[in-house]
Amino acid sequence: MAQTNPPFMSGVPELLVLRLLARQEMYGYELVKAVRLVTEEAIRLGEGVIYPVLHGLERNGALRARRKAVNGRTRVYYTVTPAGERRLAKLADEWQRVRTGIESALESPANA
Amino acid sequence: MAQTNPPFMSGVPELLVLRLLARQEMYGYELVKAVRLVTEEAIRLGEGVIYPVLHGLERNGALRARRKAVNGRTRVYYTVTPAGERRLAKLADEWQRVRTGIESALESPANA
DNA sequence: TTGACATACCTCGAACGTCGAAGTACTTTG
DNA sequence: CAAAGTACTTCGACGTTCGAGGTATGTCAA
Repeated sequence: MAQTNPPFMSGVPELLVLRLLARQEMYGYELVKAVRLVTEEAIRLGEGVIYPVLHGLERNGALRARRKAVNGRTRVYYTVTPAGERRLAKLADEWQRVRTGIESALESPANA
Repeated sequence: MAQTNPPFMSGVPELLVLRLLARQEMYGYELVKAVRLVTEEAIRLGEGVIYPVLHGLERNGALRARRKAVNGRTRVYYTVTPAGERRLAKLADEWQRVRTGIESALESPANA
């Protein structure tokens, strides 16, 4: 039943994670909730999406991770590196490009 | 080299094809160019994208095809069925939802 | 104590749609 | 004649999202 290729979602997790982490250091579980909040419940990403994205971004140097113990519980906090900022800028640009293109296509001559 | 999973593109071909065909009957090759035009060059979909989408939409009843000979050359014209219109409405809604969510996420507190 | 629930991390396989390339064939243009 | 445009088709690669399932600890109430 898993609707695996939901429309308009490709690239979105990466964009949101980078954007949120650019604002402030956060850990995975926190990001899951932050995404819901910041998108006004429009977009909800499960842990099965967030963690892999985090690991991928760390692997290619866009994020730096540091473990911190809080209440005897371990959290992995992530921060955006300079490379990550460049990646974010590129993704945000790309998003605007696509978004604008689609808006143009949808708006034009109202009809059927 | 094929950058296969470009960000923000999932669902876009289907949305654009349905939207353009809802305006007027068209054939595949024509759609390839129409997409470029209507998105102001922001989005360009190759034939390898358009044709499979067309076939898929026809198979599940969103489009109706009819062959027409023009200048001794065969064109396959597509029109949107009622089911296709429903599909289009749903996709457009989905697009707005995601779009709004992302806008909210990007706008919020300017920073780093 | 026990149970339930939240926190926090991780991994897996499935699904599937996009993409460029390559191929066919006919027509128009130079 | 060759090259470029028209028109349709198919293919494999890619890789990312998704839900489900699994581990472990902390907290709170009964």
